[in-house]
Amino acid sequence: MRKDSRLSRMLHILIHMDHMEEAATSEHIATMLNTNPVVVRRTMGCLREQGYVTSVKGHGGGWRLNVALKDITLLDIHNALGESSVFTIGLSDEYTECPIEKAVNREIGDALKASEDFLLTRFGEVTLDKLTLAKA
Amino acid sequence: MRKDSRLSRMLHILIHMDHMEEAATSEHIATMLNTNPVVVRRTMGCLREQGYVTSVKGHGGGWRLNVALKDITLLDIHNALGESSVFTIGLSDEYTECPIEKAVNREIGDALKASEDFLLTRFGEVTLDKLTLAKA
DNA sequence: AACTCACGAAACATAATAAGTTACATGAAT
DNA sequence: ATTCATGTAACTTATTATGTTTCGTGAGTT
Ligand code: FES
Ligand code: FES
Repeated sequence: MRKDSRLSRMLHILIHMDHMEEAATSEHIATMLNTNPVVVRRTMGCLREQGYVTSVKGHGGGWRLNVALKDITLLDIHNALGESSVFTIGLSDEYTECPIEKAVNREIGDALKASEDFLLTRFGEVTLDKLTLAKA
Repeated sequence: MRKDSRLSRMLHILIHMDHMEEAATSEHIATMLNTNPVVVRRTMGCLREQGYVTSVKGHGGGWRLNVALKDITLLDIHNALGESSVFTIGLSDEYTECPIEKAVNREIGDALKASEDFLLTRFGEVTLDKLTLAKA
């Protein structure tokens, strides 16, 4: 399946924007990400809804970071991007009456839930400013 | 994205087969899973390659469990099904030269790796016979 | 030997979703 | 008025598990 690279892309852009004075246009951002301005607006729109960025139309317009990097975590951005599941693994018929199938699905479901909690907890522990200090 | 329910399906079938005397035909299994015999052959074929099941052609043929449930873990089956990534989350351009993008991708990649290890470790701790005892 | 059953495998169709693209409307600065 | 840049809708593409059709092959049955 195609991977969802929105989190990676948005983090990259947000940190980049922190270094900038002027607003970044969707066109500019799209070039950095090797993609299309519309894709940028669509994805950045999710972040705007949570107040992490603001957008301005017209001359000199574009996108601006609206919060300090130290005040946002990877989890914040992940959540802003929506509800989609983190796993490619799913369960078979959730409305089955078969007790074996139920037991299997419960075991897998519990494991996925625990693993997702683990991941999101970690995401929640990392603020974006930490990434600017990371060694290459 | 569509979820990969092969693990869930195969566990269900393997446990079911453990209760059976005769071989289970792909047709029979397909009915249980609300799917197609060809899908069953395709997926069960992965398990046969690892020796977990055997298949026999012709009259009275079909699939048989080849190991004890207590000797297989969820991880064994997961691994038998192939290499595909467990996450819907991916990274942006992995060959980027931008240090910020690298740092972002390293952070996300490390977190995904840790979460996957967590999940697979758990999968490895559960043998299939434990699922037959589970309470509904 | 002929028949039937069931797997093996190739080829093609479908569904779902992130991403990509095109087109047009709207608002802001010059 | 013109240009710039976002907002949005609609459509296309890419990808991958799943679904489907078809034919081949081997193993019992009669
Ligand atoms: S931070 Fe601007 S291109 Fe990576
Ligand atoms: S239908 Fe046979 S075990 Fe669920």
